[in-house]
Amino acid sequence: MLIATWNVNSIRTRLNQVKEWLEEIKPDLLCLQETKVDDLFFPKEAFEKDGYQVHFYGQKAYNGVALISPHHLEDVRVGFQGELKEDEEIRNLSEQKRIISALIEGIRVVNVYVPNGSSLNSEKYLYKIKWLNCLKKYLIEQEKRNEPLCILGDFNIAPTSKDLHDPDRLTGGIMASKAERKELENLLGERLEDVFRVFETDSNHWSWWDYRTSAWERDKGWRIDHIYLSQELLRNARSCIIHKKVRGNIQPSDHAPVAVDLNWPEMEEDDFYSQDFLSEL
DNA sequence: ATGGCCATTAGCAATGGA
Repeated sequence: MLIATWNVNSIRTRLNQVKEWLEEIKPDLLCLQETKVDDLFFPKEAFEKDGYQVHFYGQKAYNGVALISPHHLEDVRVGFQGELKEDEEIRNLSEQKRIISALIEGIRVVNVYVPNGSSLNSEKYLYKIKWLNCLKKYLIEQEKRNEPLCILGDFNIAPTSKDLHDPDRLTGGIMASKAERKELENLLGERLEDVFRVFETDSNHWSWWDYRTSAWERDKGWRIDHIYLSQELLRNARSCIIHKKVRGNIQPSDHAPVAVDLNWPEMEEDDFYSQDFLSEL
């Protein structure tokens, strides 16, 4: 079972690249962020004619999340509403369309696009912290369902120094501040773990490279796109790979996809991806 | 040390992203 996340920075601009990636990798579920399109105009036919099911929760110009799968997804849920007791704060935090979840093979997959926050002294930073706090409450409610949990997406936070190309300069700033890291830690609790770090403890693995400063050419990136798994899934993880090849596409997204391969449910040996195949990505 | 690129919009200049 291959579950992937990718901030595509506009699904309409990246439509062909996403379709090509699906064709090559054939994930069981692709979770998108920053689709930047109202639900009325999501290009769902482009995927449905290839046999995919598509669920989306988007808005004009900003934000937007989606799920694309060759399988039938159950119990699709969007936003914080319905999960949490609605008050003014929840309503405010729900105006931006940033969260969608569904069940696949009994796994609850929660796809998030965490606010960027802009800079430490901005209103947007406060919104980010509040949003993360709300996500924590959402996950506490989620726990009551007792489902194996996979939360993934663009977290806009580099959790440790290893996740930054220049920790001396960047630590403490936006996406690497103490408060953001603390909020992330709090919402993950004891149960959820960063599956990428199960397989790779070294630095120099990035999921986002700034469009400016030739960051891609110089390989100066950040690891801000993550996949977190609850323990029963973590035990069955076979690999977690950043698919950096597509960051080198013409007119790329500034993010690369990240994908986890799970032995879930029971699978035969020949479904495993070979090391040769994985090293090409 | 500064700022740089890209996508979008009742739309060619301003805003948000990260």
